[in-house]
Amino acid sequence: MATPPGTAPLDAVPLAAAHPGPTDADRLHGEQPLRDEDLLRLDQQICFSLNAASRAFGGVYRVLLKDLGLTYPQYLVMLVLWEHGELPVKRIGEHLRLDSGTLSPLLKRLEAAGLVRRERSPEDERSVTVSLTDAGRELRDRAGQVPRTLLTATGLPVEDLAALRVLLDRVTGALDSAVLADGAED
Amino acid sequence: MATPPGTAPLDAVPLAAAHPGPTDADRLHGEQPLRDEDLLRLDQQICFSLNAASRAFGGVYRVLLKDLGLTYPQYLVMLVLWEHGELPVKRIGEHLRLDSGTLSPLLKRLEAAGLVRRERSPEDERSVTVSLTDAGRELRDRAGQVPRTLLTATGLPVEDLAALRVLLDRVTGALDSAVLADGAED
DNA sequence: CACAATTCAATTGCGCACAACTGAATGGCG
DNA sequence: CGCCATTCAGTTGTGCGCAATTGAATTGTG
Repeated sequence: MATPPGTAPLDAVPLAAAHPGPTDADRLHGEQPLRDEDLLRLDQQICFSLNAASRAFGGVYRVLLKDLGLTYPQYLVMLVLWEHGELPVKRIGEHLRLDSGTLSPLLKRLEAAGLVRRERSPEDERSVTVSLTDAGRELRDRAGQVPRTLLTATGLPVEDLAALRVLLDRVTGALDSAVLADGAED
Repeated sequence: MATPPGTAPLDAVPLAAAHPGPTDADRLHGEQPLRDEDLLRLDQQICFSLNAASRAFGGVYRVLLKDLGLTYPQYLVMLVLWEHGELPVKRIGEHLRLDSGTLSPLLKRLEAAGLVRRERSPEDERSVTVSLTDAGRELRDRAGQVPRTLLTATGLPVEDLAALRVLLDRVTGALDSAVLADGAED
């Protein structure tokens, strides 16, 4: 399916993310107030692009993780566990921005695959502690080449990826507080 | 700033996306080859951030679109139709990077909501043409403030959003060709 | 201590994403 | 013309993402 990023009118952009240049933004950023129509167009661009990028990542990970028997979200959970060793479901959810509705079945599948253990915390019987099995720890070595392969596949130099991450995190923070502010007014 | 080397999390980044400066990337981009451990960390950062951003967008859109009775993917389809008026399923999929497995049930729901019509093309009976109903066209006016609200909620100036889009599109293009190249070798 | 509010994981229900497959329509080629 | 590969939409099955709810454990308050 592979839609080349060249179907919409506003596409002939000089690939210059690290220094200014004549881009779509300039046309949209003149002195006059931004017209709704321009905003609609930029909105389209952003949400299309973000969606497509997110799923493109998922596609590459899916290929890379197939050998490991992991899905992309399962891999994210394993990354968190590899880093922290053992965490309650709640903490995993905070790291990944996921709730128990998503994590409970996912963790059950990881447990069925023999990669993690789930047990009620003795101190707090409400909480479930997720820990790695030996197989789960060993999987980390087999996953060793995944990050390098993926970062290479992005085609971007490391500094651009870092810049991308900064932009994404800022947007996420702003959107989260916006939605909280909206939800809080009653 | 001078992030001391070692295991410190790559978090305290000067928010400088539009011009170069000393960032995490520099530490990762020195003369020595990048260590697998650094790559693992950056890989985590990127995929966490992209995932979180994608879902944060979805969350805000969900709130904004609730009144219109649309989900976020349905809104994307409507955006395409508002722009092009009438398209076969295949073309919609190319615009949005989606296949019939996703679009068929989604379009069926839009049809049930009275927003679109689906009819077999007379020239090619395999193809299904999707067109807007009057209600579908009228919805565009009610959606008028969505883009402005959303772009404001991102907290980023328009030129940063445009830069973000460029980075995302480059990544998507590279990832797609990487996955195609990988899938083609056999 | 009793009792209400809160916290946590799990479940249910709906919609999307994607692989794999089905089946009909089309186009190419001998 | 007959046959086969291709193209298209749709279906099925699995897994995520999230809202809403449930039920048990814990905490706070009188």
